[in-house]
Amino acid sequence: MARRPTTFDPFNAIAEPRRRRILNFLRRGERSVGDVVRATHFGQPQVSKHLGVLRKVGLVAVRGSGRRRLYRLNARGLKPVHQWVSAFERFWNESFDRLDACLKELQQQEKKNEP
Amino acid sequence: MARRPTTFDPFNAIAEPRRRRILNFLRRGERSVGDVVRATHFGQPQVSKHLGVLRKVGLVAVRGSGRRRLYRLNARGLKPVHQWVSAFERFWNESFDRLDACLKELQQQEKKNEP
DNA sequence: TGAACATATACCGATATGGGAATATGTCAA
DNA sequence: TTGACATATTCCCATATCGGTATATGTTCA
Repeated sequence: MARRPTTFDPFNAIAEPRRRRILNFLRRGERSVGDVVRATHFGQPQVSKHLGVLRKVGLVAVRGSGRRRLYRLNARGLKPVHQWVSAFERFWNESFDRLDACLKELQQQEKKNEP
Repeated sequence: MARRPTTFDPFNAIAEPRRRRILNFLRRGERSVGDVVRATHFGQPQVSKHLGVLRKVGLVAVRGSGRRRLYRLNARGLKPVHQWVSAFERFWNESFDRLDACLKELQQQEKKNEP
């Protein structure tokens, strides 16, 4: 097996920076492909393809409106990512605390060595 | 440019399911490569390689201890991911609310149509 | 119907991946 | 020093990606 396809799950889909930018933009509401193109300055085919990936993993939904297609965010698809990452929140807080403690100790030592 | 290397940033690094499992396991504390191999049943070279990726993006740190190498979680590296995803939290809550509202309305309508 | 517009798809090339097996490096212990 | 152990690295292959360009599909309007 090679690297998993980008459509394998939300984790793979959001690994691409441009797709994250598109998702960010779609927080403003339903937008057409052209809107995304103008906002991001990415090529139109690229935008279509990225939106296709996002749709396949359920991070956006589409709706036809005349000759345009309106994409909207489906943020719930990010829930698994949020859940997984959140399980680590307390760890980086902890390590921050530990680092902080270490730094303070070092400062104490330096004070002792100075005078 | 092709797909970004897995070592490009934490987003790419955690796209691989096995790497997420390894990170999960490392929440228990500092562990040797062999520990990870036994816990995950992944091949030893694979574990070494995955740990290498995680180290390059700063999600784990290593320390030599005799003939073993002890890896420990550096959860702070996940902060960017958490921050980015958290910006969408209110959206999935919102859409959930909206969905909820719709469902309730439907139920109301059904009640009206029944009697 | 035909032209203009909006979007999707096909094709190409360079690149990196991840698993597996074999092997190299490094370290301890007798 | 030699052998056993722990880990890292190399090589191979099948696979998918992403950007770019060109083109196809689909829709509206005159």
